Amino acid sequence: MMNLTLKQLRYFEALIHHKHFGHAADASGISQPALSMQIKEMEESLGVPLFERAARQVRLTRFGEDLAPRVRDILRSVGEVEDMARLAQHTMSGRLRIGVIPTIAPYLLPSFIGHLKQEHPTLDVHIRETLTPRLITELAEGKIDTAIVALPVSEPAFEEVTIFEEDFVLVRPESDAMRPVPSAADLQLMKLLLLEEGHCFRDQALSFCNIRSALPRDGLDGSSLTTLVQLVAAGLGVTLIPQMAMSVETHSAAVSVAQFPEPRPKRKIGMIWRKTSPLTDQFHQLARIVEIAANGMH
Amino acid sequence: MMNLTLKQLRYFEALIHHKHFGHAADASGISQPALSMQIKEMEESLGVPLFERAARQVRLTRFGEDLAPRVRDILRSVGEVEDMARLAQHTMSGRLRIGVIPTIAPYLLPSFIGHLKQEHPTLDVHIRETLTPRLITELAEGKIDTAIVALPVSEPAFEEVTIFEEDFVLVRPESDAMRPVPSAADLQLMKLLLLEEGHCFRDQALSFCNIRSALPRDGLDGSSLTTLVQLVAAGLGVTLIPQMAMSVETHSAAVSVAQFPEPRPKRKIGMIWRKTSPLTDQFHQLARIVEIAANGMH
DNA sequence: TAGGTTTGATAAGCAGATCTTATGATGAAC
DNA sequence: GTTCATCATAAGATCTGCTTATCAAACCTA
Repeated sequence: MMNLTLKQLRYFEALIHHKHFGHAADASGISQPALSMQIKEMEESLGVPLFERAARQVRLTRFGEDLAPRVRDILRSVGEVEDMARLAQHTMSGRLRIGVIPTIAPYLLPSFIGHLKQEHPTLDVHIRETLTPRLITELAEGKIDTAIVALPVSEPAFEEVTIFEEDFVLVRPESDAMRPVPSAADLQLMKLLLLEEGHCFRDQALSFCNIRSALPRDGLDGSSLTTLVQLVAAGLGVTLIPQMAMSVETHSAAVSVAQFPEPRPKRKIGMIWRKTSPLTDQFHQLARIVEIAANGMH
Repeated sequence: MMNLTLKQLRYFEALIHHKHFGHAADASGISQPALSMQIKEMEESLGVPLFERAARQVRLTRFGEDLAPRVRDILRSVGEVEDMARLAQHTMSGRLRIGVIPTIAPYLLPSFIGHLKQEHPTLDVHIRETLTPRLITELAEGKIDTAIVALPVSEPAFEEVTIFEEDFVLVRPESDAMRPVPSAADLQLMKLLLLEEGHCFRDQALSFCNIRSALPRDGLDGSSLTTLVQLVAAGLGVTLIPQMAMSVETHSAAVSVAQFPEPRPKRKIGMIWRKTSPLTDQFHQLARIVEIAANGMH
């Protein structure tokens, strides 16, 4: 027996304002008896009278007066909650946690985040950069909202959308610039420098060359594309990098870059998120922004 | 469309806490479908999903997370309002504005307020000291909550309760101490000093002597009982004062005090308040405290 | 003082909200 | 593949809250 409702609080406030049951009821869009009853019920559930009904005047009791500012406060807070909802309906806002793999992050993010901030200034973007398996775990656990990775991921719990495809290019020492571009088979015989175990890009490169990842490849792994390119410049071998990384990584290094002939090696970049996430619409919108950012890079 | 209810907010909080529809429903004392529906309705009325329902886990969306502290805040405020009501039900609290006539106030109030503060420490007491007609006006207008006056007041809009009766005593110069106490008829022939026009005590004294107030009585009116007693001490006449005033007013004055024989003049002191006031119970309680305070004075 | 007016309370009936139980659907676990 | 867990949906019962109609009290006017 103490069941206040927001409706009662609203009627209470209206009656305080109008000091007249009929007028307050009109203002609240209900009939006078309905308002009378709700006020009465409110008084009964509180166990304390709120108004003193005298002839031709409705006066707040002392207790009612004490209550008034608190009730106003509550109604204001509720209004703010509703405002928040209205805002959240239309704009993308709040925190958004995006995972990105290391072979994409440094090249795509600067442009992507620029576009994103421009279109959704209220968005609070968090970036998590790590390898695909960990991103998958964190996504499943709700630690991130979405991830930008190489597809396919093939997790039944996730939705996948492709954003763009991207070729791999060959990076050789500058001295090799005039040589013919080796075939995949040729590559197996060359000193191919790759990222260390765990990077999906490593596996994609190996698969292009039909090399089994399990084979011992001592001394040929680097921890970042930057390292690999520097090793190539030092003449230790050749490597593949995604096209997106080309301009950043090879700009100031003594290496030459070559396209492969068809069928070129490539990877598919896309976004993934939990199928259960209610943000599907926003993620599609986000994918568009990634695409625009990526296109703007060539 | 946008009709939140407190019930929904409570269910929302329960679901946040339990992260499980069934358990949250149990905790809320309703069935699981009822809770599911209310949460769904809340999401629809806000237009934004609050929870992400995945297999075996219920996870707050970003928006739900933003909402949670505000909802908690609202529910806490509502709880406080209910607490206030519970408190107000039992104890007398809040502001209480009491009117008192000048021939009572200085003698009764110190003791009365002492008792009152002791029994109801949270009570915020305001005292208004003025003549009866003004108290009546202010009471009718709601500027004070109750008044302690001489009865009867006979206002149909007011409730009256008698608290105690009080004799009037005769104050004469010290030199008259051994003389016989004059009768009411004798008093008419003596120089009777009285309060100025407007004090009910003046009229009560006059009525005892069968003197018509309208008669010219130049130079014989004072504005307070203190003044009157001092005038008596100076040999300018005699006066009547209420017994309650005796010890305070005659303690250090060169006057003698005498009781009248039966039928003694007296007045009836009581409390009045608007019949419409919801504080009737409290006023009766208050009257008891006044009575105790008055008894403690002899 | 009598009759009309204002205003809040009460009554009866209806509509919609909210709950319950029963059942369905989906994904996880064995 | 079967069973279990869990949330959604459906159908029906009950309660709540609203409406209109009416009453009662008190004020106002004449």
